[in-house]
Order: sequence, then C-alpha cells, then structure tokens
Amino acid sequence: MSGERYNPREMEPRWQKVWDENQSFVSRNDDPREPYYVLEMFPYPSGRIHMGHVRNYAMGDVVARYQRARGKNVLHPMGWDAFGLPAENAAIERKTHPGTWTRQNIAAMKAQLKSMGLAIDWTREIATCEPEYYQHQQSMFIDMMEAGLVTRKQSKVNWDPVDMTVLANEQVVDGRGWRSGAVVEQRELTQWFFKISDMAEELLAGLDGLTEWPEKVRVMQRNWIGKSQGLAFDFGVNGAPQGFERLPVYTTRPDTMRGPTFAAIAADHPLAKALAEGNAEIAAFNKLCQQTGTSAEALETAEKLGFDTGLKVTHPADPNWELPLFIANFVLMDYGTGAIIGCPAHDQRDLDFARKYGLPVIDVYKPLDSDEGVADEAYSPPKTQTVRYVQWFGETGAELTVQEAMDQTLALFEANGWGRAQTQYRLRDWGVSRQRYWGCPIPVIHCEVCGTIPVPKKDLPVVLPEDVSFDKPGNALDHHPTWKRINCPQCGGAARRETDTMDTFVDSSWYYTRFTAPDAATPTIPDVANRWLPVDQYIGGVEHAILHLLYSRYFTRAMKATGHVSHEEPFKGLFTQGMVTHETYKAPTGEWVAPADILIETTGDTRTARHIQSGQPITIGSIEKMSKSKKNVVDPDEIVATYGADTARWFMLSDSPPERDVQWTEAGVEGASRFQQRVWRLVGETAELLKQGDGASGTDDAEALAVRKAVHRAVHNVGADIEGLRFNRAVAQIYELTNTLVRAAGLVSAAPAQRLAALAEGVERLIQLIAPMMPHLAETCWEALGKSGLVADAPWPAVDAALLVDDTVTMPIQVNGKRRGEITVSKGMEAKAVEALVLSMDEIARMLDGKSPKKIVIVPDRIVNVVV
RNA sequence: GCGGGCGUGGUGGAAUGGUAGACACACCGGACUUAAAAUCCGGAGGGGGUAUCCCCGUGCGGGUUCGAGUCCCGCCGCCCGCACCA
Repeated sequence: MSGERYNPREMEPRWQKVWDENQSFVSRNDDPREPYYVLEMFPYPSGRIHMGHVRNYAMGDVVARYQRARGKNVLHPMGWDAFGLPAENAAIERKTHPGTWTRQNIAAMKAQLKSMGLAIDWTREIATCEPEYYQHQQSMFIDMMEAGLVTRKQSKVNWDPVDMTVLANEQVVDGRGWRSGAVVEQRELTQWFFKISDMAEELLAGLDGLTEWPEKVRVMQRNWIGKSQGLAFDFGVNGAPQGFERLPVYTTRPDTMRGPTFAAIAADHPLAKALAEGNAEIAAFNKLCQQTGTSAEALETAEKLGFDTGLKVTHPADPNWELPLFIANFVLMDYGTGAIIGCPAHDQRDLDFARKYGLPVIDVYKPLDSDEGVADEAYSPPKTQTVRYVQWFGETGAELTVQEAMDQTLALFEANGWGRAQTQYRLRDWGVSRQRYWGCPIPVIHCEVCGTIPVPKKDLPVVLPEDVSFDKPGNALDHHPTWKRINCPQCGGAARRETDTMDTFVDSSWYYTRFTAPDAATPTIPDVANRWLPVDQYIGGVEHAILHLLYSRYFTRAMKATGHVSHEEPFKGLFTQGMVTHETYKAPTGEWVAPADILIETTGDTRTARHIQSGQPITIGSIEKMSKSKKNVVDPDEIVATYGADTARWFMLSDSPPERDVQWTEAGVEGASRFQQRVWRLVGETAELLKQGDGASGTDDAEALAVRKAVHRAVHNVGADIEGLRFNRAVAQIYELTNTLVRAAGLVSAAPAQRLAALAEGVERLIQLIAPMMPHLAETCWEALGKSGLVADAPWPAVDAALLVDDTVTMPIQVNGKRRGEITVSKGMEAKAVEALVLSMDEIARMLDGKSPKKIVIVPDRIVNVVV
C-alpha cells in the first residue's frame, strides 16, 4: 500500500457508499443529544452546480461534521428552490414541461452534490415544486388570511414586459427586472400582499438581537426598513375638488416650517388624478411624469418638472399664509403621503425646483460664521450641527443644533394642534402575486356572490395542472381551458380559481422549518420545529441580505402568529460567504475564452497565454466572478473527476478568508492536490513504522514532547478556528502540523519508541482534523492506520491542557521599541527577575553603551522594552 | 448624496496594542534521476556589509503610547449596498 499514490477517483465513491449504507448523516428528531442545525441556502435547480455551490456547501459541511464530532445531534439537510421562471423559459424553448425540466435538473445536481461527499441527511430532501411541500404553504396562506396578515389591494406594480410578470420592489434593480434586465413599466393590478409593513418596527427591533449576523447585513436591513421620525400635518386646500379640502403631508424637517415657498404632490396622487379629470393639460402632464424612467441614470439626469395647479394651500400654523400647489415629477406616491412641503433653502431638490419656477427662497437658518443666504446650493448640515435660526417658530437668532430646533418645533406643533409626530417606514407591503404558472397556486376562489374566499383546507392542495401549454405569452395557468372553473365552496355557484401563483420567495421563507419534519401532515410539528430552530448556522451569499433574509424573518413571525412555531427569528447565526472568481481571457478578436481552452506559460515573473488549438495569443484580463458570459467558469464535475472532491473542498477552504472572494487558480488546486498526497505518504510511512516498532509509551524525550505539544495545540486551534468559521486559518494550522509530523517521521527510526508513539498519535489527530474538510481522504487514512470504525463517527479529540502551555517562553527584547534580541525564561517569571537577567546580558549592555536605562517595561511572558 | 467595508512581499493572505509577513501559491538553488515528472532539503520584504550586524518598510500626513498594521484625527484610492424616501 505504501508508496502508491492516493486515488480519490477510487476511494471517494467507496466512502460515499459506506456513509450511505450506514446512514451516517441521518438525524433523528428523538435523539436526546443537544441539537445543532446547520444549513446552506438551498439551490435553485438550474441544472448544474457551480463553484459557488462547492464553496458554500464545503463550508457548511465542515461545520456539520465538526459539530457531529463534538457530540451534537446535527441536522444538515438539502432541498431545492424549485419553482421559478427559468423552468417556464426552458419549457418554452425546449417544448417540455417545467416540472420535467426541473426534476431532471434536481436529479443531475443531486448526483453532483453526492459526489462531493457532503454529510447531508438526504432522507429529509424537499423540493418546493412538489404538492407535498406547497400544500402546506397554501394551508399557511389561509391561516394568514384568517389572522389578518394578508390583504388584496389595487396597486401600482412593477411590470416586467419581457418575463410578463409582476416584480416585487426588491426584484427591480436600477429600474430593470432582476432576471430579464428589461426596463420595468408601471401597471395597476389587484394583487395579494403580505402585510409586512405592519411588522416594520418588530423586524427593525429584532435586528439588535441578531448578534451572530454580519453587521453589514443588519445595516442593509435597517436601511431597507427605513424608519424615520417627523411631523405629519394637513394643508388646507383652497378651491379643492370635493373631498380634497385637506392634504396630508409628512416631513422629517419640522424646523424648516417657516421656510416653505410651495407644496407639491405626486403625479399619481389622488388629487392630481381628480384634477386631471377636468383638465387635459394636467392629464397630459401626469402621463408625462409616469413615462420618466426609474433607472438611476434617468433619475440623475431627469429635470425637475412641475405643473402649477393654480390651487393654493394654507400653512397649518397660519391659515392666512398661502403657498402654490404644484404637481411635480420628483414626488413619490409610495412614500409618506405623496405630498411634500417645499423648502428650497435647505433641500437641494426643492431648490432646483424653486429656481426653475421662479419661487422665492427663504433662509430658515444660516451657518454661525456667515450671513450669506443660499444661492445655488441648499444648506443642509448634519443634524448635530449648531446653526443660527433666523426664520423659524422659535426666538430669532437663536443658536442651536438642527436636532434641537426640530424637537422644539415638533413639540410646538403638537401643543397647538397644528400637526403631530409620526414615525414613517420605507418598507412596503410584500406583493406576492405572480402571473405565472410555475409557482405555488394561491388557494383562493373568486365567487360573484360570496366574494373572494379561501379554498377550504379539506380541498387542499390546489395542485398545478399538468396539461398546460406555453404557446401564448403570459400566465399559462390563466390560459388553461378548464382549471380555473370551480364551484363556490360556500354557495355552490359557478366561481373561478385565483390564477396568480406565489412569489418564490414565499417558498424559501420557511423551507428550513419544513426540514425539521418533512413528512408531517401539517406544515410543522411545533414541538419538533421548536427543538431544532432557530437554525444555528446559516450560510449563503450576501446577495440575499435583504430579500430572502427579511422575508424569512417576517414569515417566521407570521408562522408564530398562526401557531406553527414559537420562535421569531429563523437564523441565529448567519454567515455570508464571498464569491468564487477567476481570471478572464480574451482572444485578439475580443471574444472571451474559457480557461480550459488556453495554455499559460510562466517565465520568471511574466505569464503569457495562448490558445491551445489556434496558438493565437490570449490577453489575460481582470479577475471576475465566475460567469457564463465571461466564460471564466470552471466546472466542478471536471475538477472532481481530475482531482477528487476532497481537493476541491480543501482548496475552497484554504487561503482566502471565507467572507471574502476567493480566486480559483489551477496552481492552487494543484497545491491542494499535492497536500492530499503528502498526507497520504505520511500515513503510509507511519503505518510502516508502526509495523516495525511497537510505539510503546514511556517518558517522552524532548523531540517526542515537542511533537505532542504541536499536536495538541493544533487540535485546540483548529477547533476554535472552525467554530469561528475561520477555515483558512484552520487550514494553515493543519499545514503546520503536517510539516511538523513529516519532519518527526524522519526522526523516528533512529529513536526511542516514545517518538513513534508521539508520531502515531499525531498522525491520528491530523486525520481527525482533516476529516471535516477532506472526509474521503480521512476515512482512507483512518483505515490504513488500522483504526476501527469510521473517522466520521469518531469524537473530536480531547486536548490535554497541560500540553498547551510551555514551561519556558522566549521574550523579545526591545530597545526603544526596536527588537534587539531575545531571552528565554521560565514561564511566569516575575518582571524583576526578568529585568535582572536582561540587564546582565552582554548584548544589551553593548546596546546601552554605558547609559543607564530610563525605564524598563516588562510584560510578563510577552515582551521586554528597554527605554534609554 | 447616505451607509458599510477594505488598503500588508511577486500573489492569496497571517498577526488578543507586544518579534510584521504564519501558512500557501509562484520563484530561485541543491539532492535524487540517463533525463523529466514526482519527492526531499534549503533560500527569499527592500537596501547595505565577507560574518556577527545596520538602515528602511503594513496607501499618505499627523497624534496617543515604553511600544501602532492594529487605537484617534485629517487625506487619498478601491470595493459593496441604498438612493428624487421629503
């Protein structure tokens, strides 16, 4: 056996079979050990796994295997986010059914994931596109309707003209559909909504408790919820149409209430619409406003446009003070009340508008050191800044901070009944309706007589029909000849089914809960769910920082409100891993070239590339996220076939900190592969040595003791690094230990038996440290060392604390902060004793050059600093 | 514009305020080999000196400290998120 290269192609499938047969990673709900739930974000079944998946699942697997070794009852499941548009697109392109395409992809990807040797409990596998899953989602939708968490309302929606569907605000990026990239249009539709905005304060407050989440994600969610506090008041509208005599307004800057020179409403404000009815000019203007793009570029260049309605509004604090009312293109209907108070001196947008339409500018406050009024730039310093108020509701000339002025004015308005303090959120209700076939049907029936009523639970699931055609654009469910026809469950009359399906983010908002009882007849078994949840460690890409993670936090609260679980936060620990990147390559023609098609030559420091087949020179370009469009992708299957899964896993975990991007390089993979062989040789050598010697224990000599110490330190550090998800450091520790052990192996033959014993123990521990990362290699080595059972079942090695501490310590000696020497003393030696030793040293005396030190700083066991 | 993060050798990156550059990749030298691959041993931040050694060095400029990659202040550059949010 020794001398042969380790062959992952042969060993990896073998161990995967053994784990499978032993049901090594099946977790039981009635296991009395402490539960630990580790989960990676489940994949969309696109057809192939990519390197990002490999990185994600490698990390989760290390945690799962480590916690298992620590004696926890580990839940580490896998499922499929299986509804969604690509399946319908594929169905159209390939003349197949979305379900067929999706299920084939799941089978293919499952085989790929299995080839990675992940410690996953496949008995709990779920796919969101199966009625076994989505029927429970329908059931909970009905629960939520009954609990008043769902609403149906006419709403302006983002319409993706390419995908022919409604998009959530979160799915619109820079005014374009997040999938299609098409410029989004605005349409009015009746939609189903989850009333997430009712939960804004709770979702905001809950973030404070998520101490194991990245600060970045918490900040992003905080901003998304967008809490602000300000003043709500009503303008009186002189000459308004019936019902619009009062115009509610919200402002975050009550201190500027003496500075407004106009008021403005959004083009789609009810008042603007009412005015448009009798006025073609206004109608035309409103239409113009709606055509303005919402992309970032469009907004930056878009000119402020206004239309003077001729109406006057009256100031809440002074009925005689009149301001002109405009319709303006920069006022948003869906924030605040859709109406603003324009204070040009202290808001850039208002100033631009005022200059354009010749409106006056009133300075409310000025800097302390200047009497200059506002010219082309609005003056809006931070709220903590002290300024001089020259035109406000307090004492003229008062110097105070903006915040203080805001507070005082707000109090004054409330005291006089001119307005009231109001808290405002940016978060809007979650529109879940999608005009698409391949999603979870919304379990609702529309009856002309009884109205909109939920499908009775006994009639669930509402199953998607199989016989659909995608000949026509739009919703195939709606086009189906018979499916939507049904009798009303209440009156028995003719009615129709809801043909909208749910946003796929609903599917992914509770799948982690379903894993705890994937076969239950109810959505959850509350006792079981409550034991496993929240997820101890959730791992995935930062791209889900807002959408998926916020929705899940909401949905968990909704499930609590409807009695399905009793916790509020779904994910206790969250880790967002970085992307996998690769160099890009370009042919002289400007086309991207795949890494597999080029050959790189290195001469000295310069690398040149050429095309393998044509031989033409290739430009080595920037490092980018792996993407099909840039062709800089590496197929996990090919890597597994060439190097084995362990090598791919190891490389994904080494070098780069897991939260940062990692660059995939051929050289890096080669290095990982070499390390694998190095471990294998070490194990072979050790096994040979053990055959010859007996490894008897006895008093360790210095060499043996040094090995033991290195081993125990490594066990301790690697454990700590895995728990802190610092996989790159764990890897570095393992490299170091391996180097130590390889050297030790060379010293054994001519040495006392204790050295062999120390080596044997060290190699065994090394294999255990490697096991979470390269599990197949570890099992093979475990077997070669003659150990019984599986290393996957072996408990994490205990650390002898006595071996972690040295009895001597080497302290650097600094003179004036620069390192000049070192001294080795017994650990814990007192400062005075160290000082005496240091001053007696010849080299220190030479450095001092006859001068006596001003001061000697000694930090016991750490450092000596002699100040001259 | 607002918010968050980052800046260390040729490269990825280590470093509770305490020996900067662990570990790895790439590179160079040596051993083994007819040769190559593989492997093993060694070298290496920059500059200077035959050795022991000395000077400089964590984006830039200040500061705190016996001591700063780390803390504070002010810049510069890059990345990410949000954004006509009143």
